[in-house]
Amino acid sequence: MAVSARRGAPLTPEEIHSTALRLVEEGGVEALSMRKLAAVLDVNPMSLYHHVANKTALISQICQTMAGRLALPDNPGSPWQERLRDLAHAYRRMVQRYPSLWAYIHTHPEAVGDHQGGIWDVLFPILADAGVPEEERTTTADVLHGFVAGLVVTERQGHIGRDDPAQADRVYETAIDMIIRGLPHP
Amino acid sequence: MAVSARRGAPLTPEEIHSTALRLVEEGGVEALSMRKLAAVLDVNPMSLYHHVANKTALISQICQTMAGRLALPDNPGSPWQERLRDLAHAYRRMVQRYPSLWAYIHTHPEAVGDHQGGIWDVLFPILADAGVPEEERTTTADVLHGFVAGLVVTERQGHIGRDDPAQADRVYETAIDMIIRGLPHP
DNA sequence: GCGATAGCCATACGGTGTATGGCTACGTCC
DNA sequence: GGACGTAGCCATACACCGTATGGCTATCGC
Repeated sequence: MAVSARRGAPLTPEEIHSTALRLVEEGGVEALSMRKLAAVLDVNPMSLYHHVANKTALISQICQTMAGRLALPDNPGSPWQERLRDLAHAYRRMVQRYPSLWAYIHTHPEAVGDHQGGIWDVLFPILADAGVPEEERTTTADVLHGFVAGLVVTERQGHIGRDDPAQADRVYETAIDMIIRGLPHP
Repeated sequence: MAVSARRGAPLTPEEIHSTALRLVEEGGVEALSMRKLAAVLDVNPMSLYHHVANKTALISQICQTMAGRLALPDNPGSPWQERLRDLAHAYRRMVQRYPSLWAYIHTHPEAVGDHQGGIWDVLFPILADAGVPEEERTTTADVLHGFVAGLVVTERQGHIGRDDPAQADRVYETAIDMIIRGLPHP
């Protein structure tokens, strides 16, 4: 009802989210403004507020849109070391695709919520197979996540392997080795 | 010359930096605005621009002010494991004191510059004593820094040990153990 | 037909960083 | 002592931001 005069079809949350995500991909989180987003969507800025509560809710939603695009490896049967490595690689690919947004998540963990979503569902069984006692798995997962997220954000925004991507790959591999070696397993 | 009508003395960079740092301590980086800072200093906003180039330069400077306050442990003679642990603790204390600013540095590494400053001067000899070959020390240091920074930022802004600080301490200790165990040393 | 309502939009408010240019008081030189 | 440069400060203005408020219109169920 009452479709925009300039557009043919009404706005949809999906359209808003994917367009916002595109803006963030192109210019970082700080390049996302409600006004710019509205301009791209050819709509009045205030129209957006009929579909999203406010800007932080929008960012939260596109974070989850992004997390939903995470292609999680699923190779039960492989040894846990290999599955952990695959998961770490998937995580890194995701960060490399949306570096700015991932840095945002890293410093605004409330944007994605607590331990729900794909990563944790994959990580916990891996830790179980690695012999981490159940009562330690949550904190172990937090430590690993902190390690990996910190490393990848540093790599992406910092200077690790700035001029030699292969070097960055090697560093990342070494880091995963460190983690596997350091995990408390029998 | 031409001192402010409202204030007795002219502005100094030190005054600006420490006041800005105080604002950041109290309300996070996003609570720092040139106008608020000017109001606290009882000065016109534009007067600040005679002492700092712009806001990002100001943040950069207060990052270095903060880094200068890092009390670095200096205990040569101790085994490298202990010195690494002490350094990690010093780092964590610093993050806990300025969590918001440190999160900013973590995602804006250009604010502090490349590998200069106290931490690296302490870390490199430790890695040397740990047997890390010279050509690997820079990247190893980057990995360790990424690990620790990520973990501490996660801990501080996330939920590790939210209701039990002692638990957070234990997690951190375990994480350091993991790092020490994982370091390539003979 | 009619009221409810979903969707959209115009306007406005208070906030931001900072470009521009003008004022004043001091230091330095003739 | 007078002229001048300039350091420090400030008023104004611009373009942007997020969003509260309230009104318009087209569609739906009745």
